[in-house]
Amino acid sequence: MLKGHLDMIVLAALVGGPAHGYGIIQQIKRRSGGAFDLPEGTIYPTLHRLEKAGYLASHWTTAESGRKRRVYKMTRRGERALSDHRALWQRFADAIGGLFGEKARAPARTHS
Amino acid sequence: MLKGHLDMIVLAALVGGPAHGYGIIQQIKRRSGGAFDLPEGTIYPTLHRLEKAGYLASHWTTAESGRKRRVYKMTRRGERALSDHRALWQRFADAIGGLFGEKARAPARTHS
DNA sequence: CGTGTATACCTAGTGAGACTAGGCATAGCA
DNA sequence: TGCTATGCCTAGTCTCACTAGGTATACACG
Repeated sequence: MLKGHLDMIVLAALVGGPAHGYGIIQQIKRRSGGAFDLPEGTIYPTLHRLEKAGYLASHWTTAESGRKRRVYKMTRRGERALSDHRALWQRFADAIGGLFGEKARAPARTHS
Repeated sequence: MLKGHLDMIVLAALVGGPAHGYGIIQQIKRRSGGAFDLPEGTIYPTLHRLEKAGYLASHWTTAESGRKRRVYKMTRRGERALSDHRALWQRFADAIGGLFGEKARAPARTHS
């Protein structure tokens, strides 16, 4: 259902600051009110793709717990991409709204 | 990008009254402000699927122009499905809004 | 010490579904 | 007589989120 919106969602999750993959999943779940509970198999390939595209930069860290984590942070390009995607989303949502909002009209009058 | 939303879009286009495939395409284009210009290869299979699912009913007519048209109209089941899809869309749009930080939310036009 | 669970990362392959690319047919116009 | 717009149809493609598997460490419990 989020086909085409995933990049935007992941980028949006990084607006608050850098995070690692596993944390991003939880972040998205929390901030979406539980609506988006994305599996790892969705997130990790996406992060790799976004980094390859220059939207994200990553580096390895070791948490206090001793675990190794790959922390991602948005690049300036990523911020621009997010901005573009947001505009696209607005148009998309408005279009859906238009389909719902406009009611009552005569059936198909092709020749006007 | 409209993966998973297409059924809803087509059903919504028929709220104003019955229409034929070609007209539905134009209807959607107009009411979406030009955002959704769906190819025939997308619409026709969808209409067939929706009819098979019992959401639409169709019959052949001959327009004043002399052309043959297959006119679709929503069934009660279709109306219920549309209603469900709309609720789903609301949750989806709200979830995206939540990720954006409440600022950019999809316009929720609660048309009665 | 062994086992279970949560954390944390990765990738090859699948599957659903919108779309491409074709085909067929008729009306109206130049 | 073409050309364009209308009008319907379907087989196959392609994208991309997701499934299903794998590896590894920290911590708690017995």
